[in-house]
Amino acid sequence: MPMKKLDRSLIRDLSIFQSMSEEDLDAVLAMASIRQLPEGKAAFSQGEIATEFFALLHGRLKVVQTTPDGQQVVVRHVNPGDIFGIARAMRRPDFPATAIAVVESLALAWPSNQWEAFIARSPVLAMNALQTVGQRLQDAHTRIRELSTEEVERRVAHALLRLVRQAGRKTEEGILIDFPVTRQDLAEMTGTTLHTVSRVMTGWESKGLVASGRKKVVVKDAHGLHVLAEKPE
Amino acid sequence: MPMKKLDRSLIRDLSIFQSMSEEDLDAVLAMASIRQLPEGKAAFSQGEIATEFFALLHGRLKVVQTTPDGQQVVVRHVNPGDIFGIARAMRRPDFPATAIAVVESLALAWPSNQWEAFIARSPVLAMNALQTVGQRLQDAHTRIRELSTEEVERRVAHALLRLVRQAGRKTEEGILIDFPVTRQDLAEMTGTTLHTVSRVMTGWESKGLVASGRKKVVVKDAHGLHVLAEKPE
DNA sequence: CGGCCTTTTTGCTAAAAGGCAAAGATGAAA
DNA sequence: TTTCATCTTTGCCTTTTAGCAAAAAGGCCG
Repeated sequence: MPMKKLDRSLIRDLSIFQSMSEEDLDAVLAMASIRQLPEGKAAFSQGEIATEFFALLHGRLKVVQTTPDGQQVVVRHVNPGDIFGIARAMRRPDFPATAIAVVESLALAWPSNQWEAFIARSPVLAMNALQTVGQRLQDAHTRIRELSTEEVERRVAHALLRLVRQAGRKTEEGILIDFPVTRQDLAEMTGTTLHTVSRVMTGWESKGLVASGRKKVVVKDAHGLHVLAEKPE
Repeated sequence: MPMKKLDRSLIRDLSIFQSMSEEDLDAVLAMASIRQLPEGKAAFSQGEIATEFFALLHGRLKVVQTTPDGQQVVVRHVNPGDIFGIARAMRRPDFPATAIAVVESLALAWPSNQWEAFIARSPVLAMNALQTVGQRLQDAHTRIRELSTEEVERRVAHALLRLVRQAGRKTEEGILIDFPVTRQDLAEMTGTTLHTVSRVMTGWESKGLVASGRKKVVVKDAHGLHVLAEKPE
């Protein structure tokens, strides 16, 4: 079973499963099912009862909150190796957001009610989860600080640099964001409009900082972008 | 020792210590020291090594991030019964923010390196902490959504309603926020300026929604404020 | 290759909010 | 009571960003 083998090594690397014994990991794996997510497909949706939690093996998801009047906000991205949808572990009955595949993705899914059993079997899991959620909290606070104090151009620069870190792939042109990103997406990540993002990107393009096309962004001068992102003025 | 007695009942109520056995709680308490914080005093500061973590018994703190150029952002408030400063539990060496008493406060402090021992003794503690941090993450995402999609007036309304929930005290005039709140504070909670907050509040005052004075806010019509906060237009 | 849907760009205008400066309040301390 | 530091309000002007509308560009499918 080559598939099984692949999964195993990927799972071994999941931060949440670090320092777990092989037997415990086996027990955990025995409960998992595999979920294939074509691009655009939601792993779960905002408001849904959280009957499962997940770990991403391949691909990439965006986690989106929708406001009552339909505006969307990208809260974070899920990268390979991340666990996600752990609402129940935080004793929340429903999912507070929607997770949508931005490229074809592959995830493991476990029944939510297994969480307690897993923790009981391997308490280190709870500590790992705490670290993971703690990191997300830091990231969220960083976003809050940026949204509160920075103007649009710097926010977009920060968002783009984050994408570089999470999904950057070196090419001859520069660092390509390894999944489709529209102006609208960037707007939803930075609390602005696609029009404004477009204007900002056009400016950067002419300065040689980035090269972009339809659903595509290449960062040509990460350092220059970084300077721009940090410069207070 | 009446002080001891008081602490004990307060500690019993800390969400993080729910479902712990009496003996485990005793062991935890034995390691704690008491910390008195006069108004304006920081329990810890951004960047400091996290040698301790805390639980608030009385009073109120604000958790503030300072930007490189000195702007401040209030990330959240710490209310009685909350644990705070648990950076090390999230495997972060330093504190990512500063916690300042906004009224005279009383906290318990434990050495950071006790965390692991506590968890080992009582794994339910890790799960409680996970829930606590999970709740904070939800709150942070809510703030991100607000900052991304709402204009200033609605953001301030939401912030004020949050304060009502966390620290509202009924009086004849209306619901008083039970600690000193300046326009600057509200600005730092909502990503705007004290000038704009002042203008917004003046408008509300004339509509009879709030009554406010120096470092003081009374919500006279919480429902009206709520309508305003939710109305998309 | 051509049509068509989606995404992106851009010009113009309007609204929202910030910055500056100065004048009023308020309360605490002397 | 007077003084003084701190908060708050307000008028005016500027900047930033959103909104609207329309054109341009890309890429996919038949």
